[in-house]
Amino acid sequence: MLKERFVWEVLAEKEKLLEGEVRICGWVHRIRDLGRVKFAIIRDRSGSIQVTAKKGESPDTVLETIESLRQESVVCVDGVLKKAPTREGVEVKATKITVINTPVEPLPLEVEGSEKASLPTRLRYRWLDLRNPKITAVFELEAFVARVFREYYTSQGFVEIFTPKIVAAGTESGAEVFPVLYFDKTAFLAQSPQFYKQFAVIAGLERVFEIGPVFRAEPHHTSRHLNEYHSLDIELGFIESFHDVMDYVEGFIRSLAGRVEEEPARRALETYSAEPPRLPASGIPRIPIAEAYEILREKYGKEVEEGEDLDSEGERLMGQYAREELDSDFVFIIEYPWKVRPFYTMRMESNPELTYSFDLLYRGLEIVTGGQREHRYHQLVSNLKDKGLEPEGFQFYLDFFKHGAPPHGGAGMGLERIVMQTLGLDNIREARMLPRDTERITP
RNA sequence: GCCGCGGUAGUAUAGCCUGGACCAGUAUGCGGGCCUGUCAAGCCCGUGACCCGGGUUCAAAUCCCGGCCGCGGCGCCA
Repeated sequence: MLKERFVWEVLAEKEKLLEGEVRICGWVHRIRDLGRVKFAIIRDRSGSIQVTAKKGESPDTVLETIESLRQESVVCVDGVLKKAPTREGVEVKATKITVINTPVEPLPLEVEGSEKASLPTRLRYRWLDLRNPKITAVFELEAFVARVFREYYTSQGFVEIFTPKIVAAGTESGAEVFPVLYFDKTAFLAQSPQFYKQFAVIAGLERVFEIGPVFRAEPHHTSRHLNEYHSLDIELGFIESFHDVMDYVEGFIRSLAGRVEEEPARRALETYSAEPPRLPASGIPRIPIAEAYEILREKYGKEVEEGEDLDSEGERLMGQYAREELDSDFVFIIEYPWKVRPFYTMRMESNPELTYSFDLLYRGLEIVTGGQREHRYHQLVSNLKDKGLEPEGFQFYLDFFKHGAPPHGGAGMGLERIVMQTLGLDNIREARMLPRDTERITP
């Protein structure tokens, strides 16, 4: 390895390393050439450190090399760690600088302050944008959310699964799918692992989770939709009601909220001046949609027709309501109308026009959808027909239910949306390293 | 898919409403120079742009039309 230590590690051990030989590898962040004394700030993923050379004290080759450096050159610097009046309290007095690579063109985007450039420019030159620690922090948080998800569900006896992303049919009503040429057949990119996580539960794994990409062929033009995103999915068998599913969703949210003081989450929240997610000790409120209609009408003068889904304004207002009246960044809206839910959702026994389903709003944005699934074969067939769908088209799925399917339910959570809402990002594309939207398939 | 807004150097912007003194200003980058402690270093010199096409006008970055591209709202959803 050219590089032994991150800058952060050098800084963490600076007392021990003082006056000793160190090697720093990274990108040239900034050059301050004062003539007889020259500084270069070297940056890596973990932080920055100043490299110094002085005429008469440092080798001439080092001075010449610093003069020839450009921003974003890749270098390794050998030198002695010295106390210095810098922000870090130390600097590296260079004895040797190896230039490993130099930009072949002027930079189209400056790394420092890249977040001030327009989003299209940043995405176009995302490899430079990402070198900005403010931007990297987003993805460190994203990795953290995924890790907490994995750890929480693993600790609860869930098994991680990996389902096919090339599928024969669109899973749900509505959402459009991308066709792909699959030898001599047309297949589709999975828009949800829905059928296969149910498969895994029925197949005896009982409790499963998956972190994987999903694909939506909808021509959205909004700041909260992507055509490819990561879904955090769970599915669990032997539930008594859809409240059991919500309990497990809430368990994860609580675990996440409880761990945001850990690195790298802490740094990400601090970088974006974001409040830690707030949720009441008594639990996340669960409000039937029928009540939500009333709250919206009475408190906000917002009319939503009975039996319809909340629109995005309605969701925003319910988020506001939860925050102001219930002291919670989260609120479950439950018992959605059958009309607006997919065919596999279980209908309420007391009122088949409603379902055992829920959405979870986080600061006014839907981040989770879930519910109890219909596990009774004949009821499932009848539900399909009720939705005007042909059972034949879903036979491969229906077959799962023929030989003993336990009552089960699950949920899907949008990873990028969780990150976006946690940091207060304006656009979900910022929460995706290389977003795919209607116009963008490169880089 | 429907609706709205916008496109000025590499990047971010000023100018546009109220056409002329704009061969387009500023910051940063880039090229060159000065400088022994900078820390968004500073100072001096230089470099580089009006999305494309048509129209109105004596005159268009500015007004009008079309196109292309981008962004957002709605719908749909995570």
